[in-house]
Amino acid sequence: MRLGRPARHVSVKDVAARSGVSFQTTSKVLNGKGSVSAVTRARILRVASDLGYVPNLQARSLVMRSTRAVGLIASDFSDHNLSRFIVGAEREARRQGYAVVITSVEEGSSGEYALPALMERRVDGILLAAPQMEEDHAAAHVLQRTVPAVSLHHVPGGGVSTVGSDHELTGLLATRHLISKGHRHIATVIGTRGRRVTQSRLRGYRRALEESGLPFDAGLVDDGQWEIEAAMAATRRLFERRPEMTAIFAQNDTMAIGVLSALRNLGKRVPDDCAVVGCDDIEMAAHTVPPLTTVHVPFYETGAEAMRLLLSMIATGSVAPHKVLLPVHLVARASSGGK
Amino acid sequence: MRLGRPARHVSVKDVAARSGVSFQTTSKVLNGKGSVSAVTRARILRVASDLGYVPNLQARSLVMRSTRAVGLIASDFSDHNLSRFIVGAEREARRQGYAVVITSVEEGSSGEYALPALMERRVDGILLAAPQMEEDHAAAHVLQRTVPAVSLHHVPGGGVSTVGSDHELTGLLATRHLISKGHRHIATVIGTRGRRVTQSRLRGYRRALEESGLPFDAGLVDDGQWEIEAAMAATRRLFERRPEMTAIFAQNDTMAIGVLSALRNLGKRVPDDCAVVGCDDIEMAAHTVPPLTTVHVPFYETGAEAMRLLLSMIATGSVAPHKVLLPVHLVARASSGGK
DNA sequence: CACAAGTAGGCGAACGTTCGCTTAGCGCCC
DNA sequence: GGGCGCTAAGCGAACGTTCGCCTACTTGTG
Repeated sequence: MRLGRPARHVSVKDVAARSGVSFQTTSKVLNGKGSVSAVTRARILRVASDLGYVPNLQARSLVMRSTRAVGLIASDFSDHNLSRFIVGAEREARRQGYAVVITSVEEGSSGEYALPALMERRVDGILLAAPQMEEDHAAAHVLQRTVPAVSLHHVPGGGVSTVGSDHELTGLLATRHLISKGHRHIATVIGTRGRRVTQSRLRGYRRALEESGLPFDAGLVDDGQWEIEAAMAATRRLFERRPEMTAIFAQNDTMAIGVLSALRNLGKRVPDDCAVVGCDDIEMAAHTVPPLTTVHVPFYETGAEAMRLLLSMIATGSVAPHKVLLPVHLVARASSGGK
Repeated sequence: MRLGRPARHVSVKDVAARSGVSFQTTSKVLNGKGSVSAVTRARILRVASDLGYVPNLQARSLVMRSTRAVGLIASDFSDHNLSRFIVGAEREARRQGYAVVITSVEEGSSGEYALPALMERRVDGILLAAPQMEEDHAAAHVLQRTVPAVSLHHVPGGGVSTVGSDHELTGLLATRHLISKGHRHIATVIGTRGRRVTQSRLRGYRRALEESGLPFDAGLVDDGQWEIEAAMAATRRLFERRPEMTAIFAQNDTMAIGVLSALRNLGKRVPDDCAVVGCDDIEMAAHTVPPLTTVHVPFYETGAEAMRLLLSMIATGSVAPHKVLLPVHLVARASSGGK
């Protein structure tokens, strides 16, 4: 049981005192800079390890003006896709010797607290993965003029680099696949209306229809809110409205699972009575009944790439905004009749 | 396009210069300490906001000897359970004004790099959520004598507080439930053998059998390695070995999904031919076919509670190790014949 | 009117680093 | 043998804070 102020750590001065040199010389040795004779160097290193010296990055970054830490603002770490993104990003940061400070922004709030909290800590850059901030002009404004930033989602006013995948292509590939299977009445269960991803994937869906001369029918579009339950309800409504429908493209796999569930309840066989295609390719997709055809979205790689871009911006001091799109591809499984 | 050293931020000195006072006075105002006249106070605050002053926590923590940051070592952020834990922990930390620095320790490696990296940043405490470090004596040794730490898993040598749920009870509840449904030949698909969770849940399973005077049969135990595919294989082996089996308890929901999948392939009906019970209560559990009976494990609350404990240890400077167990409960669904 | 008691603000030091300049000592060469 | 150049090490300053102590001015009081 220990009380009061935290114990002092061993500092360069402690090491220096024990080695009989000035603390600056110790610093030189520890950083491999300057010229120090082999014997004192050895002695200092010896003492440092004996004393269990651990450098204080706080102090170092104070003079260096760089913390070698980046901030990560995410909406929900337990979201499957986002968490893959985070794993990729963290790993890349660690590889390059950067620490990652996380903050989540709750669903309702606009993340006003998140940014200042990271700025106080003087992170060298910020990674954004909170789609609900898509329209957050205040945050965008701050970002544009303070630290390098890379975002997974759109940032109003531009000026911030973006790494993601081609959502329109995603919708296009999914819908094309269904058309190639002979379907003519293809419905789509979409995510939250306000989101850009939703609109992009919907655009891809429409483009695929156009390509094949199929008409767009608003009655074949329904809201799934990215959630299982809502997607189930959407499926039921779609069937009431358009009984002739033979395929459904869900804008993500979670909703696709809801669609499968609803179809089962309605007594429809998949893919014979109604084919289903999802989006994202979560791990579970290979193990639904039947296994889900989906479009693979490389979240892990996106995270890694975003972090790579961010760190390179930090390193070069460049602020010229990039826009990187990673490739997506269809993974055909049984829910659409396979390959 | 900006090159070279990062731009200097506004400091108290800048604010002071513009307000015509010493920087120490500025500091007093900004912290609400000392006595400063109302008019100068107002002036200083005005200037601070005009200049967009953001305090530098690095410098502050240097003198305060506390970073108000905690480290989080996790094995895999994309693991569903772990990510719930993290969400709970991060939220609680944020509520109390602490930042969270994450590091993941890769499957193979022993996390030797993770600890020093956090120590260099002088985190005030460490949260551990990397079950693969259960037997990491080196790390444990370091932890015991440096910073306050709370762990989700066992730490060799004790001395580190632990927050988790009662895994033995989990196994007990699941198995009891199946017994109460009249099952007599109950198999179990277990996680990685070396892990304590695995052994605890297995112990619960055995205790439930004992309670009811049922024999323990090693042939009814098989390895699922926490994974879908492996659990599928385990299920097939179990049926070859013990065709009389009528129920399976999987040590987590992911494996339970594999079990369901395998049963379907074998042409078995659930729960009529074989009942299934899982563990953890992931979101998907309510939407499998049929919906999965499982034991709810409160990962979110565990994370929040662990962080709460850690922060209180930091605040009081206490280091006396606690051991907190959070309650679990059965959630009966169709895969075991419901309530 | 002198003196105690407050109030407003200044000042030096410290936290643990890095960086650049200075200095002492030494061998070498012309 | 005096100047050159090199190596080893020291020293002061700075980074942006907080903290405790000191000082000068303003009041109030007997």
